[in-house]
Amino acid sequence: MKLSITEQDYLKAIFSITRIENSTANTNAIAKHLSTKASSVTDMIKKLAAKKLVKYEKYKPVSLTALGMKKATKLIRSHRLWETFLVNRLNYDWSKVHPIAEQLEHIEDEDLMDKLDDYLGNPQWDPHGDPIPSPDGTFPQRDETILTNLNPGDSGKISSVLQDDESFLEALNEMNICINNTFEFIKKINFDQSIQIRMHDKIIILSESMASNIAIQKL
Amino acid sequence: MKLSITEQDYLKAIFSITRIENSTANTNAIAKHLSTKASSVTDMIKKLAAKKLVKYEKYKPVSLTALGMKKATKLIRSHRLWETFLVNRLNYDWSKVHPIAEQLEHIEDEDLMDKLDDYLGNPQWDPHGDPIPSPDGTFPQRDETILTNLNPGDSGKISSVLQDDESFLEALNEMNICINNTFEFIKKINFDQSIQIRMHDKIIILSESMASNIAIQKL
DNA sequence: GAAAATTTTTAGGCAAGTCTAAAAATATTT
DNA sequence: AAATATTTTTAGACTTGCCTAAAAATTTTC
Repeated sequence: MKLSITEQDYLKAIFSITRIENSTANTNAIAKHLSTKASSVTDMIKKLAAKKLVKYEKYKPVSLTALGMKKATKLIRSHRLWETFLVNRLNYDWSKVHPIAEQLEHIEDEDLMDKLDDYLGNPQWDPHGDPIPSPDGTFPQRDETILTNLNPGDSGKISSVLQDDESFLEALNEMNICINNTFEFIKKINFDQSIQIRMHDKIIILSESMASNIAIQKL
Repeated sequence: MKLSITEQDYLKAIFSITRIENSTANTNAIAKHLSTKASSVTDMIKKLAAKKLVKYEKYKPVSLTALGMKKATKLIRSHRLWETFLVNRLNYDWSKVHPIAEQLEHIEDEDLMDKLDDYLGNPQWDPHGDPIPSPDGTFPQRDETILTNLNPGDSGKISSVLQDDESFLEALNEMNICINNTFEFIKKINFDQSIQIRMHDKIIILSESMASNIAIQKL
């Protein structure tokens, strides 16, 4: 079954809201996610339900069916493989690739994605540290926590970022904060909850809002 | 100005009909090229004319404006660079890449195309031997003629194919006919105009309809 | 140069996806 | 538990791109 770009965007939004943001995919949340109106969401949800891609009851939040989940996972896989291609092969900065991958991801061709996957060396994580599902839809797993959850003296490794926003990633660039960098957690400043870490023997201060969008692995 | 995929397809069709097929882009020709109806073409032509992409007078064939030509050239460039990527990097067979490149070409991002161009080593010709326009829109030139125009004793080099049809290209694969292969023209068979050539010390017979879709350079 | 054939355009309508405004249902407050 | 606020849905309309059928213009034929 071929899906329109809009249908694909809705599936991705529902996937993202339920799985990643860990909240229920109600009409308003989807509308906000896609910068559209609640009434448009209701219309589209009905169409997706007719195609057995989502489970829908009036006035209740929607969820993906197994089929919808499969389609959404393919989109995530495609998006993340393209991001990896753009950064690892075309030397794009990680802060710039998201909008381009948003376009590339809509090319539905499994053979293409498998060939690209092989060409990139079957990466498990994309440039933002997000897991790349395998062809069968399995996501690689690892233990992560949010940077703000650490305590003084803890050591960690930057594993992923929770935002693709260009200015956020550029700010990390300016501080030399990259995926896989190791650091030591120094302290949380009471005044505004900002965070001090030591990385490459330098002290870096991160605002609470930036630190809460950085995931790490404890060492 | 952002164009819809449909608008882009129309520009490409007009470009292709006028420049490549060397005929006038009248309503029926465009309709045939895009597998649509003449009335739909009229509708779209009016929209493209309103956007200054084509020159249009009622009941006359359309032509691209300088702006329309620029847009069409970018699409050609994108299509051919993606085909080169698919064949040279992802190891696709040249017979399979056209429909995928048709999708990839619609991503309008000059920076992306320039980066891809550099990554591929700034190729001048795509896997089908078609010229890849430079960022400023210039097409590389060379002397080509159609295989059927040769005379007994002439030598040549396969330079491009005039069709992207999968079964045509697969047939060439089976005969080991590839871009840049050299050969000697033996004769034209009067009965059905088919062509005999010698390539790698083997005699190959090509039907008139296949031979007329192969462009060569005289040696 | 008139009749016939072809091409192109117009007119009206359909489907997808969006919107605003209003109605209906649900959730929250007091 | 009634009143208020919020969320969701419905209704009707708009745009894009497409279609069919018919009218108008152009080209070809005799």
